[in-house]
Amino acid sequence: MPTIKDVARLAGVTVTTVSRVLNNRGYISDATRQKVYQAMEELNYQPNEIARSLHRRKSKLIGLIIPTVSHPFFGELAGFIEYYAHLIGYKVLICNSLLDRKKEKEYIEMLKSNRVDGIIMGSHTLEVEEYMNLNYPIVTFDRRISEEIPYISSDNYGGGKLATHLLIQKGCKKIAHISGNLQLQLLANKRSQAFIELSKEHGIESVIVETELNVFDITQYEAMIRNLLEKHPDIDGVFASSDVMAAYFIQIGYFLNRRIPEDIKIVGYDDIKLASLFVPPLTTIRQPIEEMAKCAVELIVRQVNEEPFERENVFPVELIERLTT
Amino acid sequence: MPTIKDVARLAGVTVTTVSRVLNNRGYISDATRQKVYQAMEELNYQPNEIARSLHRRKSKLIGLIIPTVSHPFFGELAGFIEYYAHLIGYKVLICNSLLDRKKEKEYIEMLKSNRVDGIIMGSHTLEVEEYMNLNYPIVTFDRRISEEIPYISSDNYGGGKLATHLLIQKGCKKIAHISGNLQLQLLANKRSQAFIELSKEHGIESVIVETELNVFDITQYEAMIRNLLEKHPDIDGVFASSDVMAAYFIQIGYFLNRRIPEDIKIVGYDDIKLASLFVPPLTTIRQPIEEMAKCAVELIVRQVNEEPFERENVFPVELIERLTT
DNA sequence: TTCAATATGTCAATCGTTTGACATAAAAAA
DNA sequence: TTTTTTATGTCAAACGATTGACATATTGAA
Repeated sequence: MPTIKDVARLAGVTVTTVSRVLNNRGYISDATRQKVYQAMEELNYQPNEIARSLHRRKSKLIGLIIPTVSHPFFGELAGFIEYYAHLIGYKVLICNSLLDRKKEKEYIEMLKSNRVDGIIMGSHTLEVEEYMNLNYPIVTFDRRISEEIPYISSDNYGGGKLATHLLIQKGCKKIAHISGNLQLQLLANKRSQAFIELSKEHGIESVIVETELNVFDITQYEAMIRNLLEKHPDIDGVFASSDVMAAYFIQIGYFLNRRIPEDIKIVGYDDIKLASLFVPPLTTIRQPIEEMAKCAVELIVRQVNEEPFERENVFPVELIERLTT
Repeated sequence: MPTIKDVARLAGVTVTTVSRVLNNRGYISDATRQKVYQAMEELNYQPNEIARSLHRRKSKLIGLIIPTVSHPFFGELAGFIEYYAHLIGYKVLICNSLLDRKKEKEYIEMLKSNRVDGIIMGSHTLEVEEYMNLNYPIVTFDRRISEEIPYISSDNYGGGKLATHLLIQKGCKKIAHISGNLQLQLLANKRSQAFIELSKEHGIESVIVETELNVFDITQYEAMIRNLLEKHPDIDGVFASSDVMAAYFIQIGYFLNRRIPEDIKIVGYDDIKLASLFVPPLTTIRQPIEEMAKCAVELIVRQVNEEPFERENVFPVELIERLTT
């Protein structure tokens, strides 16, 4: 690979001059500028970003830790994050923690070693303190960690309310909520909270089941749901904490010959792209994934540039009513 | 951030010694090793991987260019690629080209500038020559570019045959195939080829529609499919070139009151995780995504290490018969 | 006692770029 | 003609590590 020296030699100038045209500083005549460009062209020269990073102590890299990019919600989130990062010259390193505490830690160390400019955390199993002394531009999804670290979330409570309210309003008599693991202390837990409060308030019978800790694997959903429907065959409304869970529910309902929405109504959460393609199309609570992704990138950049930023970034959700309710 | 010098100072040794314990070379007594470790601990020292990369001229970085990580197939692929890369100490930079020729090129330049050790290309719009003089460890998905560049694909022809054969065998009289854009010269085109050949061979009426060039956006699918069904209302079998397309078909069928599989049978391609959750669960051609991802990482590493590797890596597919046929 | 093995240090170059300080020369403006 | 401005060059340090060559000191074994 050619270096700046090769370019200088070929163009008949010094590396200082090449650097000057490369970085647009100082005086440069058009003639030499052209000579330099031509030499770069000829050699197919690409400035070594590693050397640059080393020197300027900025890598233009953002680390993204999520459970897994193969989950539709996180896939979409990652897609938008990369999109907005790329717009402003940042690259993104993906890390799939699989909600494994050890991997999460490993990834954080790795990202620090690689001197990423900031870390976007969409996966949370670690103790709060471990983040605290991270001393790094960070933004978290769905988790409040300390007074300083900014976080992004959807209006979980509002979403939970919208979903639960819809079920009640549609005449459900006994409703269930399937949530992620509640020990994880995520802000998503507020969805459950809203569910509980609202059903109590309306005197509606309700049950909650949650997924196991550390199990992101999707296979357990099925057993969980079948179990739920066996124990409570009279459930006629379900609020699932993600569209993927809702998909399981729809399917199991189909196999169990429960008509949707006639026998059981279902509301999901996220509004992943495929939600509208389910049969029947899924009623769900839409998180503004794109806006949240954009915000995450912005929060990192603001911290890098030492600009002021909001600590609380709660995005409004929207009820997307389709045909499962 | 502390440097190796700070560690040396605190441990009361020279940087050479610290480097020696860091890299396990030369003689080191247990005592000093401990002193050094302790100093690293105390300072919360993380060796600067950027400096290391610069020195060893290896970044331990793999670039991954795909249309978008938010597409389930590529999301799953990316997930596995990151998984296997991480196992052997590689990191992955994701690039979502959105099948945009300009972005694709930009990303390649960017990845080269960042001196990634290799590039995995799952997005192809560029001219072949542009890759040829890339002179870089590369592996492509679903495209044969030159004599030297290794590629990975599923047995597209076999898959197309399996799908088409199934439809015919199930008694379909007029079958359709929805494919990606055929101008892209992907090996995936062999699916269409198999479809055409087999339907001709069996004397079955058939139609093919393909998506537009450069449009990865999913929204066009719907119009396309509705259009197809309007023009050919007597279609009773469909082979979709991806599970996402199949999902559209299932849904539109649902809205048009065509029963699946009674009125129309559908076969997808990929076997994304959600395919089994469709209603009815989708019959599809399974690509061994995980194995393909693993293979991609391996091919990069082998090229980096100058070990021998296979140029052709065609993976067997499998018919997963569920309930849409 | 002597030699080899072990343990550490010193020094400096290298990876590829940026940048500041300074010098010099040509072109343009006064 | 003199002074500025513009254009380039020279030199060297810095970013944070690794590494080779060599020196020296302490052990332990023969």
